[in-house]
Amino acid sequence: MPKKRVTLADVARLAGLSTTAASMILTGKTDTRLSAEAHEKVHAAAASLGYRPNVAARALRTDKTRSIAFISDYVATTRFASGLIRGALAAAEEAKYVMLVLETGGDPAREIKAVQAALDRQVDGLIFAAMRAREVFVPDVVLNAPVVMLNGTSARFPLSVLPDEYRGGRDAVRLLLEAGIDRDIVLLGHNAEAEEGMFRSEMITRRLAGIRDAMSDAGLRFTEELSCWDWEPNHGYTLSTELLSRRRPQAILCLNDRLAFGAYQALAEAGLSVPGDVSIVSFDNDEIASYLRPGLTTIALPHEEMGRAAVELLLQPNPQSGAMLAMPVIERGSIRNAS
Amino acid sequence: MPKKRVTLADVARLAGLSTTAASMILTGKTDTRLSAEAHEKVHAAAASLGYRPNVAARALRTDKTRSIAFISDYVATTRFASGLIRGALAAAEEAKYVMLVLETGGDPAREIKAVQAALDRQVDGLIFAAMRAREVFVPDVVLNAPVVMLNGTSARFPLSVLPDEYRGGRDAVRLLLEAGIDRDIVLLGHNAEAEEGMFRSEMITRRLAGIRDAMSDAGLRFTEELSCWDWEPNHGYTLSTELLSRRRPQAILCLNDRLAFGAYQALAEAGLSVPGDVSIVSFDNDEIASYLRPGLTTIALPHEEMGRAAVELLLQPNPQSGAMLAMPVIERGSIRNAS
DNA sequence: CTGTTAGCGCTTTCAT
DNA sequence: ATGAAAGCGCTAACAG
Repeated sequence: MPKKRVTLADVARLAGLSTTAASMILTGKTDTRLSAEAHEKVHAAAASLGYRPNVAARALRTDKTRSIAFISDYVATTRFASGLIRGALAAAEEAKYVMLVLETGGDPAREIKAVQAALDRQVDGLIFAAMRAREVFVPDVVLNAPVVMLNGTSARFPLSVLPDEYRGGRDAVRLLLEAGIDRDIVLLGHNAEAEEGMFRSEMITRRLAGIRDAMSDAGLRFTEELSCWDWEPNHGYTLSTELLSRRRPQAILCLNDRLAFGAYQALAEAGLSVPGDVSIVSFDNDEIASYLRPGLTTIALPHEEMGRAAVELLLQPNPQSGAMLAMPVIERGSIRNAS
Repeated sequence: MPKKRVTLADVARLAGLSTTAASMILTGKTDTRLSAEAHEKVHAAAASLGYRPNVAARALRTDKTRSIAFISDYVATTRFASGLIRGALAAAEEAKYVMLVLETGGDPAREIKAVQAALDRQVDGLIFAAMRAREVFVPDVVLNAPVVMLNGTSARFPLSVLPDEYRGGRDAVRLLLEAGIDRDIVLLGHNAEAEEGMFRSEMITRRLAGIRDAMSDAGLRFTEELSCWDWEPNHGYTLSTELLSRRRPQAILCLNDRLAFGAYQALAEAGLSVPGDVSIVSFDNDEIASYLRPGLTTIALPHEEMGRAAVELLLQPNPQSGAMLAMPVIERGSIRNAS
């Protein structure tokens, strides 16, 4: 039976009061002076009828929907996405907000449609998330709602939530140094284009800057820098295999965990042990980092925290500035103490 | 400047017609007989003003929001989730729907709140997704909107989208058989509780049923069945290591890819090669399956297709029955042809 | 201290 | 063939 929805009028009627009174009481208006008795009656009536406010009707009046949009380029591609979404979801739930998620594939046409769809539903705010970190394209439509950029930046919207890649870069090197590793360190994954080219990614640039600064502070240089476009396991494997045919470094600093995964494979095939023969440190704290044997020591991308921070920022009345989140160092077993 | 939203009245005014006419024309009512000229004027006016209908207002009248809720127990935990969400998102987008995603952690209290939140927003339908496959708890609230279960079942809601685990189970064995492997096959991951106990998972049960039927059809039995609770790499590793200390099987059939990952590690440590010494076949087509060397041959869980199917089913006027999706066999290099 | 009234933007009879 | 008017459920002025 398509039982009709309970409305505020029903509650008021049962409580023997006006809808105004019921409305004020249920929305928790404090400045009004309705009798305690009235409060009780209304709450009782609402409870007994199982009253739930109609958000659409309320939105029409107040322009508030208690919903936000999470618009991202990719959701499934990287494990990255789900952490971000999960964190955002949790924060939204705590604030009693609901989250629309929309995927654009980085396609401007879809971006526009996504933003429109969200705006049509009167969302109270929008988060633009970038899975591949970079300057994010935000369609040029009128946006009266607040916006925060997640894992990316935008010229139009100054509020960003980013990982502290520079510090993370420094930490990776520090880990090596503290273990007494100070000669023959190889960098795996460096890509000249990414660092300087037109497709430069801000965040990778900062990661590398941190790494390089820490190295030169210690008076060190990488003995080799192996470069590739995609940071996928097979590249890590080929590059490492080829590297090992020439030399056996003391440590390999991998630009992400998937690359490190490939390095592990190459090392194993070459009969070398981690960390006995070669130490490895990496970035992201991808799921696979914990699957590897020994576990991979890595500088984590704090996905969930970033997602949380984004919605907290979005919901704040007057956010002054974005957030730069620390990348936790996750020590597992891939660095050998050489001192 | 908080530019005021363009309303239907604005459009009508500019077009020199009534809001009624504008409404009919813009919503594409066909049965009405408004002049072609009127159509043109209204569309022109709407376009020039950048008119966008207010979904809340429309919902108030029509009870339709063109939005659906995707309520799942976990979103980030497993890579499983993102594929499901991604597929659902894509289908929703195509149908010009928007998707709310909500996470419950499997907690009844959160489930109720999630459903309420969705209902308060007048969603046109709900999808209950289970990441850990099983009978799903659906809070007992009045639901006037259609419901489909994704990767799970519910006594209350008959419409489910499920993978064809039985067929998948048979396929895994078939792959082995076709490669001429017919003796000393070990099953890794079987868990008596899961198969028969109170926590029995329907889907795993079906996967195992397919496996067992295919085996006995071929007159074969597993030489050993190694069991563990969590299907994580470390269990695959320990169980396999211990297995290899006793015997060297011709093949290991793993109940999921993470277990297979562990088996690979144990095999490598034992100096055995895949598939040279031992063949491996598995389930899920987890991301790691493609990272392994050689690539892992596995029976894939069609996540995206399942997500798609769920919203397509949800949006269908009169769905007669749920969907049972084939699990594609992904042949990579972990089975050696022994014939 | 409480109730009446007027919309929010839209769709939909029902009159013209 | 087109428009006036009512009303979806709610909140906010404004009276009492």
